[in-house]
Amino acid sequence: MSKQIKPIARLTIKTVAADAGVSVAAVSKVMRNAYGVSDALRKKVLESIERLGYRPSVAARGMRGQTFTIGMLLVEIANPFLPQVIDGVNEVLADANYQTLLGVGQSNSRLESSLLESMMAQKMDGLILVAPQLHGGQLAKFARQVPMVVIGHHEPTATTFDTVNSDDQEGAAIAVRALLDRGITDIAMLGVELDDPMGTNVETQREIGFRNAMKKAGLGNKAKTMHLPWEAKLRPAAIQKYLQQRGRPGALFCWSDLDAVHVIDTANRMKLRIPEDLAVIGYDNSSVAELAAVNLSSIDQSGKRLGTLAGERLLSRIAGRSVASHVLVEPFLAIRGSH
Amino acid sequence: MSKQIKPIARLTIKTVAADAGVSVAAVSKVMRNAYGVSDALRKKVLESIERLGYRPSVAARGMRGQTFTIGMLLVEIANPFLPQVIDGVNEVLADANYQTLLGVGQSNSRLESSLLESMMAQKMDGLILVAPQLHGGQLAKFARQVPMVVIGHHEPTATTFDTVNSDDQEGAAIAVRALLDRGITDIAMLGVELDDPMGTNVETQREIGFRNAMKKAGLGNKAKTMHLPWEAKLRPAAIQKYLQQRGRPGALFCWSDLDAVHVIDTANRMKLRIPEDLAVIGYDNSSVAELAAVNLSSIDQSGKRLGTLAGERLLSRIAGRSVASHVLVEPFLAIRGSH
DNA sequence: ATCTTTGTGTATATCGTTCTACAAGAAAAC
DNA sequence: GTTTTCTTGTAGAACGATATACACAAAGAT
Repeated sequence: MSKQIKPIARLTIKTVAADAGVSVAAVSKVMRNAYGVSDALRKKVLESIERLGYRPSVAARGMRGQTFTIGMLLVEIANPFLPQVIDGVNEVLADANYQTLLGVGQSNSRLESSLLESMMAQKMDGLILVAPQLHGGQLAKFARQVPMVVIGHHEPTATTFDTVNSDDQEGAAIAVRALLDRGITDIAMLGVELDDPMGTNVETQREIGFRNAMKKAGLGNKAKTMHLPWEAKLRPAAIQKYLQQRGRPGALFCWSDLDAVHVIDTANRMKLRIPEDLAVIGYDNSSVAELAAVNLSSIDQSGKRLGTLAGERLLSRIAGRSVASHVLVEPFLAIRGSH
Repeated sequence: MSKQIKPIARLTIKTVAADAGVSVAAVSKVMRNAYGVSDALRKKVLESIERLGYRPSVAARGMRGQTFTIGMLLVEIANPFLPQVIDGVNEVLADANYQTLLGVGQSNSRLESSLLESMMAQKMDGLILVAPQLHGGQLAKFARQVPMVVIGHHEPTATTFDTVNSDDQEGAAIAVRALLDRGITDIAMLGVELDDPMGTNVETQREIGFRNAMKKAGLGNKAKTMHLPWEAKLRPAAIQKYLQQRGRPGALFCWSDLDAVHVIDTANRMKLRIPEDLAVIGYDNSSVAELAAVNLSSIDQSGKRLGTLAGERLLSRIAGRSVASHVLVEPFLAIRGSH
């Protein structure tokens, strides 16, 4: 009786070695650009690899060496400024022959932890986190085990990982100054409720920047912040309720375009004139802001640049750097008709 | 002299075995819920796992068995209906203890191939692709090596992989009928240029549906389609040029909300009244469509449902099913003010 | 001539799991 | 009482790479 199960000859480093007529070690050396390979041998091996279409098993690689894969953890996927960041990261890492795989945390710190552990279990060579919910201590724990860079998390004292951020305090200050320049002084901020008591997240930084800028203009007592519910679905209703209140401010600085768009939307329905009755400045300069019907002035935090900076830092960390680096990128105002 | 390098005692299955006072094989059995473990032993092992905080190495697992990781390949990340799909997939897979990792193809078939190969090299247990650029033959090649489900790719004859789709032809027909009901007969479609000559992609399906529905209404000769450039950045300008032409139709069925929004935007700037001067129906029912200033009627393709269906199919494929399954989900019209 | 050094290639232990094959004792069948 | 079956556990060979240690030859130094 013949064999029942056809053993599909798998394409491994052994196959290549046999095909090229050299040892397994030789092929491995070529793959890793390791020292001690003659040009003749390298050529033979590369030809075999090409001809057979060989790709090393990342799983096997992970057991001893590098996987040339990095993991990127996103808060949630709907956020409009993430595509730019991802773009920036990929640009840098693709050049270095790294693959990027994404995990989506869905604004849930337990899920985030689980994804990070999974990424480490895959022996990814490094991690980039974007605006994680996890706290500093937990981040540090992960960072001790794998090279890590965090975007959108303000913790300049962190020693085990790098941070790359937009200067969110300055962004808020720019918005306040732009509104003051229009002669508006009753400016409020639209933020979001957070359980995190620390100032590491971008929203809190923007609040701090807002308050300081108002104080500087002698309007410290007017610097009120409205905190929208965390749950995204509840926010439009909360915005509507807020705008219908008496004592509505003359200008709103919104921590995110996602909410600013709803502010404009609600104002339109209420027949408020923008910017005469209500001036609005958002944050992220996302694509909706450009629409004629929205026409939202917004703080741009150069997402792509944040991405490339993070990518570069991750590479240098993988290469061995262990002293932490913390960068701030200057934001700027994209001027449109809402202020 | 003492040891220079502290050998950080790694937490492996061996550690757990030693801690629990059993064999490595026993721990492995518990991890896999394999047959032949007494309750007493299982309890001991689980306690050790818990106490030590053990997590198996996915890399090592990948060398022999399952990795409990699945890969999801996205066309590009900015597409507004992807979050729902991802949500649906995750819901199903998380329950089965699978992790989902994403790759972003950036509408580039070479990058797609590279990502898929990388995912397979990681020994992922299965793949879900969303609207891939790759052609049927190439998809089949991958599908022969790993369980695979494709969303947004019409190929009901494929035997090696499953497909999950919205009925895009019917979606287009619904849009046409809705416009006819308003008494509009000069309806054009706004599509996009494609190099793919085959009818596998959703855009082409929507064109077919559009043409058939028009024919059915006796308007076959009026069923014109305008193809926007593939490059997203060039589209707004092309839309503007198209709308400024003489002979502009009375209604536009847009293959994607992304473009429909720009149509409305441009129409607003041109002081056209919607829907009186120009009726518009989009596709995807994305969140921008809801905004008062946009107020776009749009075909909803139940992204989340597509995701759960795909997840379920992938699981059953991983479990051993080899006969292909092809599903169509009925779309519906989200009625707003643009038609 | 002999000893080093340098360049090039190979043999093989190792990484952390899975899983087959088997051992040993208990229970059931005869 | 012997054989058979079942249950529970263990030993150890894979899996496919990496990387250390070494072998061998040719070149250079003495």
